[in-house]
Amino acid sequence: MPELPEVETVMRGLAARLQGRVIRRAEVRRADLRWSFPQGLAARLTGARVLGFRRRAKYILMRLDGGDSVLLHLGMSGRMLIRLRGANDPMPHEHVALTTDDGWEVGFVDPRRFGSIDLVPTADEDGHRLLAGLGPEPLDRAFTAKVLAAALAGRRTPIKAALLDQRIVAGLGNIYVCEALYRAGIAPSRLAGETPTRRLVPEIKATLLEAIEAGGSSLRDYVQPDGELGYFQHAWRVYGREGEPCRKCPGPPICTGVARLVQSGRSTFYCPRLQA
DNA sequence: CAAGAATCCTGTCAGC
DNA sequence: TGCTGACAGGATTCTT
Repeated sequence: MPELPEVETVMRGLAARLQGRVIRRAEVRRADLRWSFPQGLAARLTGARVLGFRRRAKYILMRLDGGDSVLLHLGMSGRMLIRLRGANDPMPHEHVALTTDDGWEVGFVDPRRFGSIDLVPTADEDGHRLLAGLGPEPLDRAFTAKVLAAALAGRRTPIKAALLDQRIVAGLGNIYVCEALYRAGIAPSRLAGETPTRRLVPEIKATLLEAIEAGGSSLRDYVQPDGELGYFQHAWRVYGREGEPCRKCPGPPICTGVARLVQSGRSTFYCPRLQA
């Protein structure tokens, strides 16, 4: 479930294990994911020192010595695994595996193959075609109610769909959009241009921050015992809870509980009583 | 231009 | 148990 908080937590886990290390071996078993990996990826990784990490939207950037960075997206089903060298056989759908100079292996598993990997010059990371059009980071100070209102002005699409548009704000996905709208008490079908952003923006930030905190506090060094990086248990307030009671409302007949509707092909969960 | 649908791929789960 | 269909956290590309 990689949305911004999960990607952030995966990135921190990768940084804890890889930063400063030299990649001794890079194995690419399958290169045709969302797009084909760049030619020479394995060769470029082999022998490289990992200088640092950053996240942009749902992308992870891993800076290498020698002037370029690895751009990684987990897609829908991408996961990163960490294990001691030789501790296990490769998992099914483990398309890439790196071995470090201190004896660890990092695997990239992605059954649905919607993920992607590319190389980009470090000096121009944000110029990459996948990053160039992205909207603001929701946790930046610069992302304010005013900024969001300007981006939504005149738009007649539902606010739910607008918040999933990475050009408007970058990093939200289906879960956190549902959660933020619920917390802000805004109907997902409300026209984007008529959204009370002063109520919404603080809830977007709080929702994301709480999830990142949950990821950090529930994992030792961001790694679960099975070696999986960055995925954590989280109690959603509405997401996936169709038919269950709304946690803020009295029960029936006053509130019938969490409802689900489909907007542009994706499930939206919300409380019909609180989200007007 | 904007909005919605179709699309890529595989795994899982509910229902019969 | 086995089959079928619906659905899944993303984001691009194609239609309308």
